[in-house]
Amino acid sequence: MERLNIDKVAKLAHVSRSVVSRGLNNHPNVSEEARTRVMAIVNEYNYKPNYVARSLATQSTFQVGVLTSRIGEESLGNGYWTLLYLGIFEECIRQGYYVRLSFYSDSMKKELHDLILNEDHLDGVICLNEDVTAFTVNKFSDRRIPVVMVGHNPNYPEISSVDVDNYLGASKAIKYLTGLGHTKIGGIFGNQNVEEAEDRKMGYREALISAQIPYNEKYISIGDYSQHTGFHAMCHFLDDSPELTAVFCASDTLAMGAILALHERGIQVPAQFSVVGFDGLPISKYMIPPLTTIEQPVYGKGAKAAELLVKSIKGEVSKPLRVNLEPELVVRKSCAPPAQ
Amino acid sequence: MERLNIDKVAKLAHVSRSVVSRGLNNHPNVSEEARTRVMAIVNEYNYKPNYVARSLATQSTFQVGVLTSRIGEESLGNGYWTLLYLGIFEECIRQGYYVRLSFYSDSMKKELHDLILNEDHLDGVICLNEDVTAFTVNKFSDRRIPVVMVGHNPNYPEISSVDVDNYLGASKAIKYLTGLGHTKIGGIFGNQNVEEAEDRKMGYREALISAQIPYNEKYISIGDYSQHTGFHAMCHFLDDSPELTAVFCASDTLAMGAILALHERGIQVPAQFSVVGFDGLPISKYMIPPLTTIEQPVYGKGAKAAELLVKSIKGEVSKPLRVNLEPELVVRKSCAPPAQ
DNA sequence: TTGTAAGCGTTATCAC
DNA sequence: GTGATAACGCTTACAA
Repeated sequence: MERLNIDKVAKLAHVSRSVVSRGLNNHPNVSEEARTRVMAIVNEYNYKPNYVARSLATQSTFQVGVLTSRIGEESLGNGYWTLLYLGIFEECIRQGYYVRLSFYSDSMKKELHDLILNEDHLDGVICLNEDVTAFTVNKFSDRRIPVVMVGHNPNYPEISSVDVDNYLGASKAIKYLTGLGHTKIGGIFGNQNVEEAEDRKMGYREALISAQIPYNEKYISIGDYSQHTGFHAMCHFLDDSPELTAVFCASDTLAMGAILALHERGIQVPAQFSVVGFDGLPISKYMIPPLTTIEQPVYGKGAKAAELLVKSIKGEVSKPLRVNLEPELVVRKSCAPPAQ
Repeated sequence: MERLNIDKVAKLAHVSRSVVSRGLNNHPNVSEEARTRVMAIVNEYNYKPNYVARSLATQSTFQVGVLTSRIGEESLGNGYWTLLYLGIFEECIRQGYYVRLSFYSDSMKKELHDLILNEDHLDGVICLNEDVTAFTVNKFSDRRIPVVMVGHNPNYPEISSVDVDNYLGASKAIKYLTGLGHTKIGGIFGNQNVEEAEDRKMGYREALISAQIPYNEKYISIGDYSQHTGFHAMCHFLDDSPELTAVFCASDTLAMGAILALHERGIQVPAQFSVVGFDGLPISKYMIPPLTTIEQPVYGKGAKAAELLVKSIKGEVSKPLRVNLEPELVVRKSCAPPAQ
């Protein structure tokens, strides 16, 4: 079955190509009779308009780009990105948009700038992290191509963004721990240049204070979100602050590393030490012990970002939106009251 | 800086659009002088040809599709897919191709068929798993759009494919275990309808036999690759075959589940029971205990598949290729000689 | 309501 | 070696 084009369909339906086009695009000015005739042919021959030609004519491609930086394999492989992308992808498809996922790395800077950024066939872009936001905003937003960020960024107040309520999530974690009776609670956080990490830290701090527990700089550690960092931060705590009985990790991967450190020192979780994570990654359920964590709606974040982007593309968003999704505490087996 | 087109460049360089086009596409028939003049303008104004228009004219889009099925969140989130995609993505970008990643699910069947499959703007497709191969091959291969599979599939001898040598990987695992002195070794495998799983099982079996250890159907379990399955398979072994001292899991996620089951029964790994995985996922390093596993070059599989696809698109592949990559044993801390 | 014709920005053919 | 000109397959004024 060779591919037919709009003219062939027009001929078969005994109308002009404009009628076919209007019929397909639900334009008003087409008689009921003509429409049925066209649709009959369209269905019979399973005609699908050529998107490329349509793109050229309409100057819009129905493609959105998803940009993220190519961070270490461990971070990429933790399951978070897949779920986030899945949320974006499925929402986009529902709305009739294709999606292209690109990883930005220094080693491929040139190719990426040529291919990803200088192109004119993206109707919108979603930035998955801080690292890619700057140049994305420059390149796209200036060209009036809508951009949406996953994760708020105060430097770009004109860009819509979606995130989980990080402050609330951290508070929930600390409240749970203090409720269990812990008073010496460490905190392992991600990079503070990002609003997300800052919020998680604030949530930790305020929750401590409102539980009448003094906030102690010595009990916090700041780095990235990797298992590696969690491992070493935990080792430091064990050496320098042996009075700690629990730790809040600002990511599940951080928690994985921390638990491994505890394990290697022969410290039982949760009997001797409690750990709570953040993210609720699929694997957290299978950690040893299964991790008590703050679950964020990762898929939902992606879907919401996509929804916002499509609305922006369609011009339905007048001013930048800032949406916050709610995190939930998921209690599993990594916490217990402090040992006597 | 408003976007310019080929005609404006032509005017600025005092040549015709054809010369500009030829210059940009490295065609022979263009004088050195004209070429330099064109390139000067191109660089000065940072002109990039419009891909959409080019696609329409050349009937090729420089986009490839990556298709996979939307399996459970746990499987998606294990890190394997991200790495595989990364390999594909980076190789494609290097070759000048964009890539679109699509997840196929029943719930979005209609949208996906309309958008993903019936389209005419994909120069090639990579199938990431069995589930999507059948209709992909029908839709694309019949239209002379090249398809490459990750994972061999005997049903499609005409399609090129890339995989790790699964047979070899499994043998390496078993050899290591028998070398440690184990003779009662369980095996937890994925779905046998797939060549990959079959090969891993054969590798297990043959390695056992060549170590003079009888192969026992009772010691194997077949399901999917999830942690959940690993957990339950291990529980069964513990109940029905308490003589087992080690288990080979055909994926790291299976191993995660198995170790959790062991942990819940109070059985120490590796002191009382040894476990080896397969895949070498980034997280396997941080499991408790860190997992001894057969590491496969996941990124490399993706990159190789992309390479094959691009070659096929360019017509440089005459007959279907079947490439096998080599897996390596990575020794960590989940194995020890059997307890006396 | 319908059809004609002019784009959209390229590449490719074919005279010159 | 160069430059008109005709595709590519669609949308969209504008006329009818």
